[in-house]
Amino acid sequence: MKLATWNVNSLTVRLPQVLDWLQHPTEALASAPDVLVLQETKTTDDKFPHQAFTDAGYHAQWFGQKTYNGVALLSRTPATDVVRNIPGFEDDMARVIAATVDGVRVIGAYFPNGQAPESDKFVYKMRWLEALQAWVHEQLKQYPQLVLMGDFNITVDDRDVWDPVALAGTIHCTDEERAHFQQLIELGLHDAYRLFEQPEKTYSWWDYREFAFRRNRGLRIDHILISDALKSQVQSCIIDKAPRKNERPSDHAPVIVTLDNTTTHSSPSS
DNA sequence: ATGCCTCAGCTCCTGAGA
Repeated sequence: MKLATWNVNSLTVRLPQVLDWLQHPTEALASAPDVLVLQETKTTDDKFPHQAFTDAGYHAQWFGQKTYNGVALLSRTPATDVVRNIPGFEDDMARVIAATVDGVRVIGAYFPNGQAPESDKFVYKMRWLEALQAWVHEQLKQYPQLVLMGDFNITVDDRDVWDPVALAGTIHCTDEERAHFQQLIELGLHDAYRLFEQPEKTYSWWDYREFAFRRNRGLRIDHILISDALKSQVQSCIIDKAPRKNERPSDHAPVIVTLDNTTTHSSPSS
């Protein structure tokens, strides 16, 4: 089972690239994912291009809004028990979509940016992170096989930052944000990317400005966390930089995890 | 240099992203 996350920065603009990626997998992707969660669709639900995904062989669940935010979950097989946003947490932004696919609980999330430490948006980010953690804690009890993935807007450590000295303490790199990330890990989750040896200076986001991609000045802020119950099944986790080289690319690259759980539902019971 | 790109929207500027 292959799962992926991609912040597309407007699905209206990026739909052709997403469809192309699904239907003509890049070398890194190798084969089409079974699940893809999208962030920053920036489109209202009435305008979500569900037919295009149906035609591409995917079931779609979506939760959007005008101008900002917006998330979606695409799956080869039908998604069940769909949840939009964090239950019990009042939020006027569309940031979370969760569903069960082939026995795996998938949570796709667009974490708040936070703008700057001590800003109102940072306070909101911290509140949101606390609510997420409490909810994921409950979800894990109900669904031990769980994947939490999306645009976290948090670097895990200095390896995820192109210039950790210059960017120390700035948004995405603060101790508070990283402490929240570690609290998620302590629920029984693993940063799938770091379960494997990875090349140095690998990022998932590069600023559009100053030729940041060409100079590899980026951050790793898009993550896939997998639960204890899935850890032994993780085969690989990679970032696919190829779509970032497209014309009019998203500023984020997709992240992909492959699980060897294909026998979960088909193994004989002997 | 509170900017550099990119996107959306009450669109020819502004706010937000990260």
